[in-house]
Amino acid sequence: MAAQPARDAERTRAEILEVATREFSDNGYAGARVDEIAAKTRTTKRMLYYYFGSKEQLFVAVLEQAYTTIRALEQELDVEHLDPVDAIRQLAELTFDHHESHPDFIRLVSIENIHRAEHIGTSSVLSRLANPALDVLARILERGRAAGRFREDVDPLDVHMVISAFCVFRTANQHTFDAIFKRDMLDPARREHYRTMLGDLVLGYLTAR
Amino acid sequence: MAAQPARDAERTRAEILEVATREFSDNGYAGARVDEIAAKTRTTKRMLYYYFGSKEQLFVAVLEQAYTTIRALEQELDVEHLDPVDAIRQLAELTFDHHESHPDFIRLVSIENIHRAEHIGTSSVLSRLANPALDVLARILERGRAAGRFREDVDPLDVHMVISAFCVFRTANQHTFDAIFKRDMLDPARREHYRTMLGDLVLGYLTAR
DNA sequence: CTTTGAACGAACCAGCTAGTTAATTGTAGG
DNA sequence: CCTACAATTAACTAGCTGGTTCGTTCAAAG
Repeated sequence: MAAQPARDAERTRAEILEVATREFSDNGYAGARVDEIAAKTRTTKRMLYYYFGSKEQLFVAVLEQAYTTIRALEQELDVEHLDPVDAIRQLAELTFDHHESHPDFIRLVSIENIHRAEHIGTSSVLSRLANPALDVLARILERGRAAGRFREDVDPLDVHMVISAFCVFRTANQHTFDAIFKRDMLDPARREHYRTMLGDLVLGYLTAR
Repeated sequence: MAAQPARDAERTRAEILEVATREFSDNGYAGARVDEIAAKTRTTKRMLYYYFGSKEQLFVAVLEQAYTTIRALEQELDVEHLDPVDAIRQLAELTFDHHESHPDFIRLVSIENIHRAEHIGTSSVLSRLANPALDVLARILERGRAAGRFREDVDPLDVHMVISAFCVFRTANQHTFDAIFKRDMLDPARREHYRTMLGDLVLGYLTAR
């Protein structure tokens, strides 16, 4: 088979982005080293500046890609035909699984929050990615309310927030939680417990008297 | 009154720690600058090394102080005489208020998690600070179970985790959440809503059929 | 007083780090 | 072919950064 072409802009760009994602996620924004990112690539530091302009713009690109990936996956959910209660549980578990399998993303979000979202604040890409899962959620809640199963006064974004809070905390704070309470929230043996617990939690809230 | 003595080891130490807390919290571990910390102090960089030895040890000292402060406050709660349901709500709200008024602490915890808790992992101080609030919580749950008000199978640490997750997420992720969903979770106008919601959430879980 | 050790300050340094310069090579279109 | 331009490379730099050196000053004990 043909060797990969010596020059492939798309591949080079993608590779830089991939390595940068890992480096920023592992070391934080200030802790990540441009030289280190370049070294772990099959290309050079100059290419990084050629394609992305600066360390900061590279970081923005990393964030944009991470969010875009995750939002795309959220779209795949098809819960319209399910019972509202089952739908909520399924949505929660999808988010749960998703967060668990994308620790890099959670770390990037934490890093970006430490920087007060100053990078994505200026990103036009991100602001257009407004959440489709929110619409899905809103429709589920509407059906649940109509069926008299859910409380009347619930805001979809609040429900989304609870699901996120649970999933994000479990991965984002795993290390300090383990250090202090000697409990590894990501131990596979506890995975099902937490997954079920999240559904119980959200549904307990939605169906409370 | 007498001017402050020209030399006061305790005050110097405390001032360095205070400034360092702000700087680490604002910029992350790698982003914080030793020179900047020193400059914002009434002393010099040399003193910082004199008292703390290194940037890393200074960061550990900051974390230890932050955790110690917060744990001490948790101790003050006296809910033994309350109805279990009221006690849970009060505990949740105490945590809520606490997190809200200590954003620095949350940021430091996030930073430390990005570094995989490698700093507090070696701290003997922190491992001894095992959570007294957990005992309080365990006793409340026990009383609630005995009275037939709470489900039987609930682990105190799981309840603590839910409360933390909600409170931590609200402050730690406020910036990205606001950037993406255009909702400021720390808007004072929404404070009561979230405070009540947290109690509803936890009690909904504890009293679910 | 004098001694002693803790507390302090200024200048310094070696290595690092983001970003740049300018020259070189592959490749597609004519 | 060959030309024009995109893609790539290596070497360089100016400024920063954590950490250190070493000399000075204060205050309490004797």
